[in-house]
Amino acid sequence: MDFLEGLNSRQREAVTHREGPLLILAGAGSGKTRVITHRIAHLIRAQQVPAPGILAVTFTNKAAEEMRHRVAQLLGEPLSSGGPIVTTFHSFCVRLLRRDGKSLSDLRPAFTPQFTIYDEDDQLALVKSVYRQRGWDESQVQYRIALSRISHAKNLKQTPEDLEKAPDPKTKLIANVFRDYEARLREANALDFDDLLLQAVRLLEYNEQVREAYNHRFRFMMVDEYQDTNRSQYELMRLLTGRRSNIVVVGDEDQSIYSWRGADIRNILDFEKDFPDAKVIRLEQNYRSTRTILEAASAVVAHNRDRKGKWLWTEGGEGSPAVIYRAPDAENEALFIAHTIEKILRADPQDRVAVLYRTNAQSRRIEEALRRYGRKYVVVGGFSFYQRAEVKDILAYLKLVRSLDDSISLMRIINVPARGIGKTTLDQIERFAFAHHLSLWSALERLIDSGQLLARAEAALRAFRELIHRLRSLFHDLPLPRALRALMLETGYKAMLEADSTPQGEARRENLDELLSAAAEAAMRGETLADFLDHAALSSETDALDAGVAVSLLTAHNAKGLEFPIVFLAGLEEGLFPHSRSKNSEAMLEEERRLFYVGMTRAQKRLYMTWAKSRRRYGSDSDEATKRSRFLEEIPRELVEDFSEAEDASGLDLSAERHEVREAVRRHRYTGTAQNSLENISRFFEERGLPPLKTGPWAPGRAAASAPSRAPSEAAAAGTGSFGRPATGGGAAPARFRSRKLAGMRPGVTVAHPKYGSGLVLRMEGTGEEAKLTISFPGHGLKKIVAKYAEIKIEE
DNA sequence: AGCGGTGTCATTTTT
DNA sequence: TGACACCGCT
Repeated sequence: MDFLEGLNSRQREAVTHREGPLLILAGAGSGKTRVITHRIAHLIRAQQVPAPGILAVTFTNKAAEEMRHRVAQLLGEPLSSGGPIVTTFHSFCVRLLRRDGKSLSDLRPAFTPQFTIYDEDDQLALVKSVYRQRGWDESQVQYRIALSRISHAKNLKQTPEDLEKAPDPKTKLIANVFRDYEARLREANALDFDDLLLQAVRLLEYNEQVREAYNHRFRFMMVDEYQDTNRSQYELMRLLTGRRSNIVVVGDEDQSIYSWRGADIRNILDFEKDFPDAKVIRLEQNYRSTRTILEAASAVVAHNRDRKGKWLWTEGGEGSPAVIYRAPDAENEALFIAHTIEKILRADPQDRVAVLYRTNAQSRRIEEALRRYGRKYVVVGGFSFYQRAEVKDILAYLKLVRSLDDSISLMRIINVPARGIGKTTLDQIERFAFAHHLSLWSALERLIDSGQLLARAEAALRAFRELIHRLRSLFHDLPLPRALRALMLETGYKAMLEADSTPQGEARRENLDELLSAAAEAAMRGETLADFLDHAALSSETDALDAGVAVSLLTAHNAKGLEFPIVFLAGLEEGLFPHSRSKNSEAMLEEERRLFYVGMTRAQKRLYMTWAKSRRRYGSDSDEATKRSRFLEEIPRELVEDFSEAEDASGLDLSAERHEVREAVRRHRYTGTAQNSLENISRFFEERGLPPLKTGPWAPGRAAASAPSRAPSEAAAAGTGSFGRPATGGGAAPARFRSRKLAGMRPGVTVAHPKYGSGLVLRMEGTGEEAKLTISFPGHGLKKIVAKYAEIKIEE
């Protein structure tokens, strides 16, 4: 296969570039991913570079997965363990630290490669605990402020002592929190997200042997979305490439939108200073948008001063003017969007639409409007599966089982479900732990035998201690999924949820089923408990766009890297977009403008931009007058069609519309779904275990993964087996298995299915032939199957 | 120990 | 609107 075919001359130049540093300034829609993937394939096939010597790093799992998939396609074979490494910064660092991090204990006493990962919830809980320890409350410094300052400091490699030197008193206070926070992380042998990068950097700096080994191995490195790298990522990159500097970075300074998270736009702006012999290639031909959209977006971003400057061009057509719509209020704005989408999709049901907004809170009104029209939509982003309370609770048990000193996890579940260990007792344990610099677990053990506790509290704590010991032996003796199932029973967690008959309770039980399913799949691929927890910590699940649903709702941030034929940008008002928080500095305003630019350039054919003359903020009772976003003024007049409700070009009379809309509500039921995560979980394990390829046994799994995601109960209600496909894969079941009664069928047994292979029974509703089984098949997800119709048999 | 009432405060969030 | 901290009652 010729990997240069179909590429323009600049893309070819980038793909065939061999040694030395290269900066690819890749404008929106200029074929960036194409260049990276073709380059990887070209290095391997045409230049005979050993595949494992190639490292490509991205920011998101989604991007990494996409790249792996495309490289595999180009190579015509799955990426095996001997293939190029395509991964995220954080995953890479976790693997590095787990495999080669032992010597970090020289720098960080008590560190072991079995460290726990603390996510944002855990970090917040830790900061709260530090406040309690100091007897502080939020009145001086808010938790979130402290956390973000700590994170920022870590990204800049600053220590608490560095912050201490700052002149302002607030920073001094934060320095104290920072110091305690760090001490407590060490005590728990835990690393937060920033640490994953930072400690990897420190290890590579400190341990020459490890560094040399990695330098030796990775001869070619590529970094995607370079404009969003932070200091640690930059240093990591330099340490990994070593003197060789065979580094290719790809980015677009105009799409740098994560400075508030530590991304340093200087990294890309100064690349040529960092690497004086760097070659620069600009990809300015856009293959995505119409000329109108491109010119409008370019005109806006040209208002930024802090940029390298480029001008995108296209050979594509002029396209329609962008539409600006002024709504009287936010409700009307939402109805306009829904109505227009309806017209578009009626004309062409194959079209795809995205509605982008600045803040998540804006989605609610738009969702309501879409629901009124009975239009299916997907909200991308928001809560991930692994962030749900019930899932996090169970994971906290798991983390505690692995590491008793993980005090944050212990705190989370010690009284969930309620087992008589209340605030007073907890305070007592915590104070004891603070006083003696112990983890909560050690404090608890000592207190139990000290006789200082009330009899009732002591008994409760003893029972808890026993419980955790029992769980530990469970995980020692049983395979992961069984141990997990037993954990849910033993802890009483399952019983607690079963007592909850609300729809939420039902949903939570289903989430735990999904968790079991994920564990079953992990186990069948030989993953350990540690792998399972790493994945849970590192995945955000804003991934996988649902190809089956025509309308996606997402923040402008989440839209980066995506494209849609039709894009709506909503809420374009001063204070909202640009956001009021950004008004203080020019730099922040420029970032808002880049975000706006990112939004505009997502559109392929049509771009609609809407704003409301008045909008109610939060729950206040009255609408406030708004001002139209300055960004709209920055678009050349001749490229837009600007109208308001009064002169509505679409002929939309929204007051009359309301009647029709109410009718529609009656006809349609709720069709929206939040981004569900089961398929993402499957994908993850798929990608780690067997390769996602268009042929082979995984094809059905892929197909299922891209089908509309739906909650299992909903899928069942809709009459299909699960996730949009008939579960039994072919109607009437032969009688072959019918006689062999399903004796012994119960949750926990493994069954064989002719199509899906072996799977684990998670749930059984009803008895005998009529029983409905929820079975997890690795690679195929959860299936709901009626026992008598399916050709399943129990495996030994 | 655990519930419910009241007051306060609101970005974005790849991992 | 809704997430939360805090407080007082049982």
